[in-house]
Amino acid sequence: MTIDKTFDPAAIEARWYPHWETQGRFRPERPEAEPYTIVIPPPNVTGSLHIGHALDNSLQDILIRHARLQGKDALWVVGTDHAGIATQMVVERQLNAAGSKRTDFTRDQFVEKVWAWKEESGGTITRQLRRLGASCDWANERFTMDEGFSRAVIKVFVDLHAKGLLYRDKRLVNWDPGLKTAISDLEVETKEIRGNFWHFAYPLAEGRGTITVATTRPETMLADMAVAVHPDDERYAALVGKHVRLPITGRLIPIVADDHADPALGSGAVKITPGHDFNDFEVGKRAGFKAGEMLNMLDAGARVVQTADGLIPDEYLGLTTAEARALVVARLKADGVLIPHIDKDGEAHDAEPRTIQTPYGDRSGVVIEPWLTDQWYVDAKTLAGPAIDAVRNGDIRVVPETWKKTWFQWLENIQPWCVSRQLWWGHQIPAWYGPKKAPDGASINDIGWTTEEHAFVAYDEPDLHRQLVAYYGDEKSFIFLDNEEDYLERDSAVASNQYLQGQHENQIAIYRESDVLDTWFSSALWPFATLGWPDDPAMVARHYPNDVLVSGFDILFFWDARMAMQGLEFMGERPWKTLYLHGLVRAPDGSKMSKSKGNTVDPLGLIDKYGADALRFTLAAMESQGRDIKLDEKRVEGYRNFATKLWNAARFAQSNGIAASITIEPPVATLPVNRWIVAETVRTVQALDLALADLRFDESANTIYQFAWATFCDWYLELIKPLFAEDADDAAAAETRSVAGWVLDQILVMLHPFMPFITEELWHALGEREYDLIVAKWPMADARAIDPAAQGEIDWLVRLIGAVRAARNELNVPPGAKLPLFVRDASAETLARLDRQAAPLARLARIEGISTGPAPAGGALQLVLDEATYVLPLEGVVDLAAERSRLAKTIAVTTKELAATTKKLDNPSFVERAKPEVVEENRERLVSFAAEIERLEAAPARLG
RNA sequence: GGGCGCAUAGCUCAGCGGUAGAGCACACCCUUCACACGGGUGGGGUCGCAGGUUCAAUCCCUGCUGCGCCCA
Repeated sequence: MTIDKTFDPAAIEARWYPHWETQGRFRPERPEAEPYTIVIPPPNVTGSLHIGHALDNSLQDILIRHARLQGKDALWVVGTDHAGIATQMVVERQLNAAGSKRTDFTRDQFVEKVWAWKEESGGTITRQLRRLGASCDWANERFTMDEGFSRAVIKVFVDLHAKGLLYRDKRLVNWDPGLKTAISDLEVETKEIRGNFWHFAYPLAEGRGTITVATTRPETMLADMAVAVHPDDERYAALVGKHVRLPITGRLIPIVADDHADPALGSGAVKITPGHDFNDFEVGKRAGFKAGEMLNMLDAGARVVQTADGLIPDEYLGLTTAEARALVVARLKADGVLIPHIDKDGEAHDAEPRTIQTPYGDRSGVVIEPWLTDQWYVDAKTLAGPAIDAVRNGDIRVVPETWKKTWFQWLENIQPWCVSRQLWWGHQIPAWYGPKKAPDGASINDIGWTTEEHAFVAYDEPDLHRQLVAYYGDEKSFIFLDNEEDYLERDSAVASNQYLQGQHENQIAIYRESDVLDTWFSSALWPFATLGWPDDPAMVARHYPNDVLVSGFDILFFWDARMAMQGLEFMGERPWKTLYLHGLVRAPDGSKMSKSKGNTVDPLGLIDKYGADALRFTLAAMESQGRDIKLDEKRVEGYRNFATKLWNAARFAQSNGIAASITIEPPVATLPVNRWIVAETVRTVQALDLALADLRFDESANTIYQFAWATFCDWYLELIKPLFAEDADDAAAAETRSVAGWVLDQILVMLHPFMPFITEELWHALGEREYDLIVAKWPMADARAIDPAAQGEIDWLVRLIGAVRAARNELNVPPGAKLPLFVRDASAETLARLDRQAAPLARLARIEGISTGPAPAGGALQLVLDEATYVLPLEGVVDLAAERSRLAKTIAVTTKELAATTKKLDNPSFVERAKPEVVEENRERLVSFAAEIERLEAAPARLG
């Protein structure tokens, strides 16, 4: 197949990806081989590929293709995440646009709509991953809401509950009033905003005095339950145990002593609202309030509702927090309770301006309210222990290491993880509630004695039924209601109707928890649940632990740490041997890419413009450990040029009879240039192997780039061109063709993980192949190929050509002019080299005729290289003054080097204390500098 | 407030105890039979500042300055 003159990435990409996929090349089908496993960080099912995905997945594909080429049984598990909140929000927005809303539908109907949306848009990102060239095992694609995966989620929930590591608790939670769900600590973003600090003088109930408290959230005073002072604060010692009569509500609240009150801050007394502040919640508990007794003044949408004691005046009910704040401040001001703030100019204001830390929901963007609810919590602290140990003792290798500290710091201070979400899209929590059993003798349907419920956490219906029978007794029958509302309704109906009571005496009403689990709860199981756990132990045993996880550091806590916790708990082993964390892709100016700023880069656009290979290579080349990537399109263009260069090199090869190699081993070579390039290839393999083992993507990319372009194209191909001349030696040409073909093949193999498409295309274009490149053999770095003699000869040739070119350039010798070359003082070895390398030297340095005889007198260009001096007569062309000054400059540079080296060696401490090899190296440099200067100094005299 | 990181050529970044590198950009030359998305040559850096350790510091240590990020 003749290689086209132009390189068209799009056509190649469109051809090879479907070929690989339909031929099953991405499948792990080497049962005898060592497994190598990566699981993809699952993108949101309805998402689309952004540049961060492109980076993350390019790196993974490089690793997985490399492993596959090394003969391993490579498995890249792929799939998507149901992304509870994000996906539900998308579908809700669609409904809103169509004039309806989620609650117009039943839960089942709504969930059905989400599934429909998933079917419609769920393929986008997976199609885009294919454009990138990602060699994922699509045949085993997973989704966190799939039946099998869901079974794993339920099992983990139930098992954690059975172990006491997961429980239901009433405590303050981060409540998102916009989405009307609880969220975890990690989903809260604290921002600094300009706010105010108000001071109130609360009247004491006993006597006539007041106690001053300060707050940034005045409206919460409607649910104040105490005033706290520091136990050591003398000023208030007498007041502890006394009471305050709250303005507005008239509530009588105690003054308590608590360390939380900072005597140095404001007045030293703080108002305590246990139902609406995390610190106050703890103070309230210490003051003896049970969670159930704490006053709540907000509904799910953060509007004011009546507290349990009924003391909030009607005018506040239904207000937003901002409205309530304004009204509270106005009333307190009118009542003389507000203490004005006097600024530095002596002016009075209602409040002191202040920067306050305000929590926002990362999805909704609304202010988060601490809210008292029943939620399910995972005992993260217990699970964190093994995850800390695994990193500390090296079971999990973290790359770059600097993230270990962050890992420890977060896990060591971890809080209980709230995993329940008040959403409809997600894994519904496998808990059912029924009435708490009455003491012996009481009717269990009689809610008069208690309104509490008992929770049953069960794998499935039979399990639930067993638990129900065990708890309530086997004479009972059970009726399953849709939700808590139905349950309560039935309960009150039965309680108030004696007939119904009789009717339902042995019937127990049960309803299922309506909440779903945090999406990260399920994605934490990704490294093993995607492998079929708990149903497919063989698959799990083969691919768990995974070899490496490649993830952005932005999800270190959200996902990576939680995978480690769950993996260690349920598998008893680390989820991956290595955790590789990369940075963010930023705009060229270093700013964060965001849709709102409009500075995002679309990876698909870059692929269209420059090809997937170029984009992948760019991301790899720029991925240095521990730094964000500032992506400049010029780099992508540059690597597209590299692909074109390779393409043209292959075209050159083809037109010169260089074709696919027939051996894995390097062909036998006799010519120095061939022995040299084989050795260079081996050195490149070595360097590449090392860089990849260290996960140094930038170094890997640069290594293969330099070798392919600078070493192979710029030097080797140029040096061998004379060997294909019509009058050239047939045996030498044949040897060169086979070596060149072999080297080009090695380049294709080594480059394939980075640039899969063009390499596969050229692999087949260069000849008939027994197998596709994607499953070819990674080159062996055989040190025996390294030949110092050949290395020395080509190195000399390259230096000589370089020196001639530089001098010609500097003296403005016309590029087309061919100069004779006279050699002085050359050693026998140099003469032999000149003889062997005459043709490439002539071609690349534009030399015509090499002579060992004396150079004619007159103007000439003179070069000193090692022991020899090279004279290129220029008969009047050369400007003698220019050549003199050029020589003088060279002498000056070398003299400076000589001086520096001499100074070093004259220092006795250096000779005495420096490493012997360093001293020796400097001695050698000294000798060679001196000799070079001597020869250079002889040159001007010969100019006449 | 606590923690982490970064400051090296005009730009983006490697390097890391002993001769400062790459890509891009720039300058000059070249339509040489693979490639102008190319070839050749070159200019450009007191390696943020101040101390210290060392025979030797861009590299190690301390402090400072500036810039990011995370947690509270």
